[in-house]
Amino acid sequence: MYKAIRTDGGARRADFTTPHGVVELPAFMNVATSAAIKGALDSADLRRAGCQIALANAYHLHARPGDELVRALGGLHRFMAWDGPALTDSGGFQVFSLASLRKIREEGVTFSSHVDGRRIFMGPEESMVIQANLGADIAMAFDECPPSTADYGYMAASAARTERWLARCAAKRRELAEAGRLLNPGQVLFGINQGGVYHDLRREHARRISEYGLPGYAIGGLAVGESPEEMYAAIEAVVPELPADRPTYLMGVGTPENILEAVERGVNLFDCVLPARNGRHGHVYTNSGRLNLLNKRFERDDAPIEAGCGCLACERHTRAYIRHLFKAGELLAMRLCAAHNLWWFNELTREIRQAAAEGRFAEYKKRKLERLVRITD
RNA sequence: GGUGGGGUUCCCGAGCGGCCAAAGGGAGCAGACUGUAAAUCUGCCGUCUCUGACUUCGAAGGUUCGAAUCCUUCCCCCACCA
Repeated sequence: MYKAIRTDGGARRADFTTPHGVVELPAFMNVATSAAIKGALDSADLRRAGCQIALANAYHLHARPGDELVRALGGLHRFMAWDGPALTDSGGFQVFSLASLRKIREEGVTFSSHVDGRRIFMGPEESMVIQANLGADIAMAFDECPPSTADYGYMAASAARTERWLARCAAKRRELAEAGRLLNPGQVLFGINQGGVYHDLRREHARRISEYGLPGYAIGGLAVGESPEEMYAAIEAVVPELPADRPTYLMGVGTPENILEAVERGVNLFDCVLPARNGRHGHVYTNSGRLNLLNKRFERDDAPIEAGCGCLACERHTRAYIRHLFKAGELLAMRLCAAHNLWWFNELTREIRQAAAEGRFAEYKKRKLERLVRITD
């Protein structure tokens, strides 16, 4: 499944094979939480944006329209008409993002649905059943993503519980597989490391979950309020404790700078809402920095977002036109910018792969970061 | 021609003697956003030598310690009547 191509410094170029195709690592997953990229993009747009692998969410699809419904309609792939690799997140992040709507116990988490307020109980077993029904190629373990402000004692207890939950996830998956209840029989489970910014917790937790021999591991609970330096230090501490011959996935990260720094430290799988969300809000990425197309200075800017870009927006539209669309409240503005940003992030990881394969990642990273200074003119 | 209702800061619109540089909304200008409760949220939005001063509520006069608010005249709008 995992085939290492080349390790260049810390950068790990590899191929990860799934039932729906090969994911070339390092890769950026495009976040389609509710089986759609917010900003009015569908699977054809994903393809066009150079997306290798899509990510959807177990909690959200369970809350609406229901994982059993998705399964009845052929599973996530068929439902959203995406035939490439896909991953589902477990709902662990919602323990963080919906903190005001849930209660955590040893058995699992009780949410008050953000859709209609009804009680939704999700523990490791429930998450595994939901993800089995969705049928993505990769299912994530059900974890708790604690806030960066959690103290050592809480973090230690939480990480220990997340590990117990991993044991239950693994057991439930065996049971589901043996009963033939996986919609996608080739679906695999990834474990998630926790421990906040406490390196000893991170390392110990990583060592323990590595014993499960899973085909991939994620680093969770980062980019939740700590500084970038703390995040990089945590990654540096934990990566050596995770198997080097499996995908190493940094969940929810991040900015282009974050990605480059994390790749250097051995991470080779990412996902982040930033390109889609920032696109919807008028911020677009270019090779010389981030632009806010809502700014007055683009009122008469007749250039594409980025010359030479192959995305939906840059193919024929100007900054001035897109700014106008935003001002006019046209949905097309968001669609074009989300498409552009997705393209840009996918292109970023494509460049990273190429650089790593050619043994020049360090130089590539240095030059890329130099150019990513914010445009001020 | 008559009667009634109005003219408020870029726009709409509240205010109807002091707590008013004047609610609220829109527009405008910026900022934030990291496993998506986000087409969201936040800030600014008369001028300046900015913990204070100055100019502003159709115009001009007046009353008052004090007026966007009260009085007089004028200029415009709108409705109905002729």
